[in-house]
Amino acid sequence: MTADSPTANVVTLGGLKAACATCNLHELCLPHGMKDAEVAELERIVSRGRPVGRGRTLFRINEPFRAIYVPRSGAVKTYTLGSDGSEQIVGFHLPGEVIGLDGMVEHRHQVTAEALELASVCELPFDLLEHAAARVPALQHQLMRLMSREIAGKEQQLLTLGDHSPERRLALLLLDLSQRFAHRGFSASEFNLPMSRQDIAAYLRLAAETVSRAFGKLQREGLVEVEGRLVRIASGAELAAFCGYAVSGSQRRVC
Amino acid sequence: MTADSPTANVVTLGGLKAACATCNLHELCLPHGMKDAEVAELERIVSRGRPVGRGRTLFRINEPFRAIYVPRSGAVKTYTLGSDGSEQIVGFHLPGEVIGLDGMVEHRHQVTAEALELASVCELPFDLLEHAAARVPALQHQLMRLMSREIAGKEQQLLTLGDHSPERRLALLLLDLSQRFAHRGFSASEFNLPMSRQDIAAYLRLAAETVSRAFGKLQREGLVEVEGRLVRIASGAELAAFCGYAVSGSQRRVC
DNA sequence: CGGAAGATTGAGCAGGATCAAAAAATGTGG
DNA sequence: CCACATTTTTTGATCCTGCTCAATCTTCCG
Repeated sequence: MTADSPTANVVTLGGLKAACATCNLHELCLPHGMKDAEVAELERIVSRGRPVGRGRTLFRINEPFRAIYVPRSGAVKTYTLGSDGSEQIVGFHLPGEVIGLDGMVEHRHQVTAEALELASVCELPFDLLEHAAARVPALQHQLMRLMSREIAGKEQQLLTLGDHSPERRLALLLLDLSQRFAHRGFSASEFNLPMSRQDIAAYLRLAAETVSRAFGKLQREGLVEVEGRLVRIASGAELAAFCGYAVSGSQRRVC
Repeated sequence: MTADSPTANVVTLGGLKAACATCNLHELCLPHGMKDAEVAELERIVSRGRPVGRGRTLFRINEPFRAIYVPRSGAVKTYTLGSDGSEQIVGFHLPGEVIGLDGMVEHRHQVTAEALELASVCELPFDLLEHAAARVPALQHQLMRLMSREIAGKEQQLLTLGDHSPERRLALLLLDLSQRFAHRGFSASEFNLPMSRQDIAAYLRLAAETVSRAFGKLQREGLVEVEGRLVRIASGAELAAFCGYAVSGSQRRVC
């Protein structure tokens, strides 16, 4: 039984216009590298809706694909239901990260997107976006960059799931979140997890108990300090080394 | 200790021009949905190289990203090396499937691409492709479709790895390959695996022995017949049911 | 034909899932 | 604001399954 109510609770976003130019996610999101006039073009397309409550869905699996979504605040998870009815989380999405691009091929969403916390989300109708991209090369470029980022990110996830040790899988997730928070101007060494332990378990394909024990081990090893959802990473380099990365100065994943 | 020689064996593809218009992968590849004149535009960009031998690489991880690749014949695997030096396969690529799109964001390849068998591969310099896409909306659309397909495909892989039973993981791979072969005009019920058991193991994140035993079980259950690399699927519906799919007429993944 | 790599089969072990229960956190209504 | 109910998280004990090690058999090359 999920926490979600069985009734349809899909949020229809309203028609408020956006101000991408002044958005602090500017550099992470679609506007990156675009001129003011081009951003204005984009703003005609984007609509901001009213905040989406925790547990509410942006869209559900198999629904027709009409738009992509970008949270401005609040985290979102995407998942499908496994054959046994369990949630299989395929992604956590922080502000500035595009959601729903996988729906374009089949013209329907491949996953369900649900807010992990109160979230403000931008909605971009895809047909309009594609039209605009055909006229604005910088937009086309950035859109493809975001898709490429998505592909590369999913590959990283595959590598994370491929690791056999639960502690390393968890450490890889924490490291990933740390870097993504850092790019958003938050601390890389201390942050609040937007998701529950069960969500982490469903993402790492582990039992919730195993996740709990993995947190314990990482803490005992002195790699992280955990207090509920608050995580403090003692040394990013050490944690990276624990994950098997040859530590070499700077990190990957730009912008 | 890979089978690969330690010396650089990157294949530089030659400058032969392509004939996308008459290619039998037309409908699967970039030209899909494009007019003749638009395909001609594409042909100016594509170059076919001489066949790539088994074990040869199209590109290696961390090399600068310059082009994407599409095999016309022959299968390709993409992988990275895990912390323990083992191969972590993140994708098998059949003819008509684009390779290398994940390299665009970071301007460098995120994986190594290696031919599983003798393969003819088309090379598309990405800067030229992007320029052309800006002028030809149909090309832009198709390029984005292929990227979306890639994202959706990786998500499916995540779900495959998420399954805890080795037999189901293997069955999901076989089912996936079956459908992809079928789209290429080959038999969905009988085909030759282009990859070794060890490759399958590295892809499913299982021990090679476990893969061998999983094949045995599937065979004993009467779901498949296996003779070396030859696989015969008795009933696709039964196999799908075994994987936990609610069987409902047609299958997913178009084009 | 011979050597080497690949695939299969068997035995034992270790680690993560499962079941069960307690503890902590969260939220709700009075 | 507090008490209570519910959910979430943690901890413990046991079981099972996939990994490991080892040997045999097969296939694929030169």
